[in-house]
Amino acid sequence: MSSGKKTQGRQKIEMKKMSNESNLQVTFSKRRIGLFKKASELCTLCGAYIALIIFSPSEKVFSFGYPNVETVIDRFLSQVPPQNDDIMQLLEDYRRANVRELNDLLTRMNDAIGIDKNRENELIQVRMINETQFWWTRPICEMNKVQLELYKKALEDLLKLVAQHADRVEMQGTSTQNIPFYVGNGSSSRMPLEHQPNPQQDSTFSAGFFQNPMLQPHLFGFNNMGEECGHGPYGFF
Amino acid sequence: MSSGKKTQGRQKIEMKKMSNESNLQVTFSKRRIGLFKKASELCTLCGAYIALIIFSPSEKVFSFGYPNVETVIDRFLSQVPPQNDDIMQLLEDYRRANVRELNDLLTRMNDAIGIDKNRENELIQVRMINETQFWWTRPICEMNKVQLELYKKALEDLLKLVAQHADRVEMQGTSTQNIPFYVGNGSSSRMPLEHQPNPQQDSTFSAGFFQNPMLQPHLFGFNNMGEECGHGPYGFF
DNA sequence: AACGCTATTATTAGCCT
DNA sequence: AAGGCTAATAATAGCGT
Repeated sequence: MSSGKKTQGRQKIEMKKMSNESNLQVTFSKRRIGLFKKASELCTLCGAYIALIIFSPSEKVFSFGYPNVETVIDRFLSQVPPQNDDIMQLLEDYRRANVRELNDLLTRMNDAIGIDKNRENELIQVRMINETQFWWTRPICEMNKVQLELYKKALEDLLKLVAQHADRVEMQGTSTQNIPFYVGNGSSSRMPLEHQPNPQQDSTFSAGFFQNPMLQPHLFGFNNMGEECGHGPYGFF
Repeated sequence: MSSGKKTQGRQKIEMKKMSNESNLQVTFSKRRIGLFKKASELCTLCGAYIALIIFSPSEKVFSFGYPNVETVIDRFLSQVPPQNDDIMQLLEDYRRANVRELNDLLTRMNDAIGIDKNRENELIQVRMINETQFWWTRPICEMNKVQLELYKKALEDLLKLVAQHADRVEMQGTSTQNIPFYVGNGSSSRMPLEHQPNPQQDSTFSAGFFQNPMLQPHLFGFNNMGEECGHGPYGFF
């Protein structure tokens, strides 16, 4: 009778990065599932909207969203953002601008244009977006000639809209209405990232905790896409 | 001795939306904190990258990210997305396109353009983005004439890039390489949302569980912005 | 609305298949 | 790597302050 117990049961662990690769993998799996469960429960019990995105150390991605990830992200990014009203800083920052920044800028501009225009069909359009599959988010390198032409045309239209708006504002003179905005902290962290050399197809995450008929998986947006055609190590910038 | 117990302790609860408003609020608070704790532990133990965004039923937003929310979102959105290779569907979808869709499209296009061009300074630029405060995300209606002109110019440059790329692809002929992609489910849910009539400044979320020096809050991106200057009820689309 | 307090339920580390 | 088991640790519902 070397101690009547079958196992030693759960042990307390130190809260630091696990050194044993194999244990780490198992723990990641179990805790990831636990986290998704807790997230979905919070949605169910409280009607909260949640987006949860997890990248495993081996570059796989798992996500959960209610009502869906994109909606929550969109809403999050539409928050009034941080900081920095100084015009000199603004111009300095512009010098640094690159294509990607312009993209996000466009997003904001269009939001503003839409709101500014007060178009009555805006809501209907926005609703349609949500029903649209995000087919168009495939990389440009995947598009054929016809598609590219369509997109180019669309871009031109968009630019026209923005230019119009700029002219309108110019005529109105400088508008400097003050709105409250949140001042976030701008500290950016840098850490070494060991990007796994072998990204591989991921297994599908199947949630086993939707017993409640109100909470069918399709109601939530349970995504789990394999990391593939990845744009190289995307790590830290 | 009506039963020596001080309290009845934790009780099992039904997994459905809580009816008692007051209990719901308390449960939301407690579980939200628990969820953030679990998320941060997963980062610590396994080095996973996580973005977690929660909107309370009363429209407040809470977020957690490692290394920060924006980076994880950006990476998530850069994934190869769902579905729908059918050209007819594509054209049908294009008819539905609106400004906001175009924005997101632009984001993808630029990602692709950047990669395609293989510019050696790309990485440096991207690194700079991350250090940039998101000053430029303020609504367009807040911009003055000078700023708008700058932005307009930037947009024009961007369009030029895209047009160039389109021409290049056109010369190469139609590319129709097949890549694996995740087929998401496209069902969208609609639910009544009772948006609380009184959005109010939120209290700061202070995490009390960063005992590990590796996990200083500044390493994570712990945001909590009050819902303010909201674009009206943002509910479901 | 936030904090303390338990008595419970829920999660999970370590093992084994 | 994916499940099952069990004895532990961890989270939390209900209640008081």
